[in-house]
Amino acid sequence: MARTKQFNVDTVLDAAVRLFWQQGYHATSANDLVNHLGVSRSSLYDTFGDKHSLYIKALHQYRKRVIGKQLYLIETSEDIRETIEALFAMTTNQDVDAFRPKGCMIVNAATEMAGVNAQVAAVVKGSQWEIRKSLEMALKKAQNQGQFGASKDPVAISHLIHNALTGLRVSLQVEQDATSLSMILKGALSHLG
Amino acid sequence: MARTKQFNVDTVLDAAVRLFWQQGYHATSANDLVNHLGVSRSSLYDTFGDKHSLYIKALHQYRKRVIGKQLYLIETSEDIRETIEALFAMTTNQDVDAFRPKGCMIVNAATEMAGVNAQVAAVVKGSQWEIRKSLEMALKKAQNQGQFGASKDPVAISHLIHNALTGLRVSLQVEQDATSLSMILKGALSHLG
DNA sequence: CAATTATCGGAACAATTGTTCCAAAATTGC
DNA sequence: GCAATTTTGGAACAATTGTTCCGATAATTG
Repeated sequence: MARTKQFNVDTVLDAAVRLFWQQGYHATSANDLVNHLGVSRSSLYDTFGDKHSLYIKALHQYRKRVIGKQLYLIETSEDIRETIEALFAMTTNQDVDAFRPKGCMIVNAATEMAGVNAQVAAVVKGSQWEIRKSLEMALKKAQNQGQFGASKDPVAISHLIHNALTGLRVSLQVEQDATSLSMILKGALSHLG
Repeated sequence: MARTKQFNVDTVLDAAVRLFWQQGYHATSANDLVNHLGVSRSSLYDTFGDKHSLYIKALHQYRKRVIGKQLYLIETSEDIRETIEALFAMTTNQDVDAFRPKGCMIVNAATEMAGVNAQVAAVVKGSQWEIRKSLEMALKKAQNQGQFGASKDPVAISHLIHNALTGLRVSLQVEQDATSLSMILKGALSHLG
């Protein structure tokens, strides 16, 4: 009897992700959202709540989409070095999708919002923990398989690699220097001995 | 014959730095600035121009103050390992000044503004280049003095350390885990062999 | 001391902010 | 088809945004 939703919630959320990812929270206005999401103002508020709720939902969507892809890469790793290289490539290669904003929405959220909003801080923290932990597991597995020295500490290496990737996600905003990227990748791999 | 400025421009700029550093550009309103800078609206616009000009000036002030201190540390380095440790300590230790915002204004500017504003991007890029280059020089000098192996590449190491510091400046927004910090410091030092 | 000149505080501006509300359109199950 | 029920688009809201302007104030120099 009732009318059904005329738009795909996931698709709209993806569009919101792109906007917030590119412009951040404060620089994205309600009008911006209405203009780019293809959904009316009232439907937006009815479906997602206020702007902040929509931002949080977009952050979760980003986590599901982008971080999820990275997690999959790590969890299905067979050669840890190749996986790390792929992770760096995924982070730095913007040609994959011309409309894909530079950098990382989680990193942007950390610097713009985490300091003043506990909810955002929690998502950022959780996301960072999740991916670093996954890296730690993959490293342990690789170590057990003899892919790198038994004297190395997988926990420390996971922190180093994750931190290097975070740094890259910032630098990417202003620079796309291939040689420095490869130096940083080599440096990360060097921790495996 | 003419009246002189009733406020110290540098002091006011320092207050602007603190606000923009903590809240970012968009979250800091004109009222915010008037309330915290102790200067009237008209004097602010008369002295610094519009909000964006003030932000750029605050960014330069930050560079002069905070980055300048880091540059001094690096340029007067006698023991490169100690210097790197001091750099990490300076980056992570927030107890120095309780009112000092977490993280780094340049990093925040990179993620919030550099993508959409060329002027900000230029300052960020210049600042990053300056400090990394200074690190490179100090490393070369230390290497010549035999402080670490001659087979190592100072250019690559400067990128690695700088990138690790950038990563930390993001993570600091959500976490202050001493053990992970020390792991990352150790990892950076390990590149010296 | 007084003339000069820039600073100051606050009122006022239009534009934009996030959000709400309501009549009308549209799609569903019977 | 019909009636029920939700979505929809757009008007409208108060609050805040960045910025300008002006009369009054205050400090400087000759």
